[in-house]
Amino acid sequence: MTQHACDHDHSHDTTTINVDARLKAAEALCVASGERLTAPRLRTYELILGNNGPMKAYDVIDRFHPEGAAKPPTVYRALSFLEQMGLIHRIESLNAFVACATPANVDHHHTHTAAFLLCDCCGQSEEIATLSLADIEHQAQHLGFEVKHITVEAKGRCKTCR
Amino acid sequence: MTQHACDHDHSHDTTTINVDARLKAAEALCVASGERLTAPRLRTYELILGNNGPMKAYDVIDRFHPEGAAKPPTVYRALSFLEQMGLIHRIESLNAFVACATPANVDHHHTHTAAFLLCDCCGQSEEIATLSLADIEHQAQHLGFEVKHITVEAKGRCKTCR
DNA sequence: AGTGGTTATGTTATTAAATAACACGGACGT
DNA sequence: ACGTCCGTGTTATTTAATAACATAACCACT
Ligand SMILES: [Zn+2]
Ligand SMILES: [Zn+2]
Ligand SMILES: [Zn+2]
Ligand SMILES: [Zn+2]
Repeated sequence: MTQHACDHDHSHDTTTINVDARLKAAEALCVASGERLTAPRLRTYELILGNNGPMKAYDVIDRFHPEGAAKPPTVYRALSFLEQMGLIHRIESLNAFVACATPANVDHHHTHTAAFLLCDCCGQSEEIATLSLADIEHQAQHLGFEVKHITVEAKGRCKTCR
Repeated sequence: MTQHACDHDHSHDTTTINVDARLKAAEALCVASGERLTAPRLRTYELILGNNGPMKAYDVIDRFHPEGAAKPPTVYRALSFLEQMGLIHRIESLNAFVACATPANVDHHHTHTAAFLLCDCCGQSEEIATLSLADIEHQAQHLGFEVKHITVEAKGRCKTCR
């Protein structure tokens, strides 16, 4: 994130995620799924978890190494992997990625459809449950359309930015 | 569109829009709104209306002039305008644009939230009504989030591509 | 008609985002 | 050890979008 189309207080722009716990859980999930949480994948997830809000791929690229940047394919591959594992979500309308609020885990491997409230102003995102997408599914079924993935993104202003 | 990750029949990839009627209606809408449907805007809308499915900005750019390509800002500005007028929708997950199925008109100026069923295979899109977004609005309200725009995109396979 | 404000376009250049293609290397089962 | 699969490293290219600034058209008012 980091946009600030305003001058007001943004002290609410802080999320508290237990990064270490998330990384451990991710490791366990991968092992259980027969996948490998390799170094670039781990590093990418770590950066996204530590970032305050949705993170651009090129921000990951820039901060990948302490010294210099990573090569784009390294990061894009990791992002694809993490998304497929249900650990992060891609925000289509922002070209950005954010850690899932309720990530897949050992007991619960699934990649779920998420909805986001995305603040225009501070860039903060809130992941909410997607209700009634059954309606979309229903219409799709009527049309013979097989739904694989639904993107729901609500853009606007968050409480403190209004 | 035009992707064809398959070899089967795509004769369903044809839409029938009365382009002239749409252009006339758009002209009337703009007049009524105190806006101007200028040449680049008209041309851009015409191309999108004539295209079979969501169209990339750079495809508009390439086909803008009979001779050569247009300059990107020319087209991007027109696209923004058309979107704001409720004549086209941007498909975030495809970086593409499609004519609205039920565009704003003289009687009914609004830009509505749309949902799309996007076929992975043939690239065709179907615009459907978005039901129950009230749920999202409701959750947002609870969080004090002011929703300005909701993106809903369902990706998968259409009837004939399954 | 002239004038000034506003809106839209033309143009050049740059930035941002994502992928193609291919070589290399490590993990793993046999 | 061998071959296969999967993931990575690397180079280059493609695709998407915007910044910045100059010019021109439109409009309202004099
Ligand atoms: Zn999630
Ligand atoms: Zn905010
Ligand atoms: Zn529409
Ligand atoms: Zn199809």
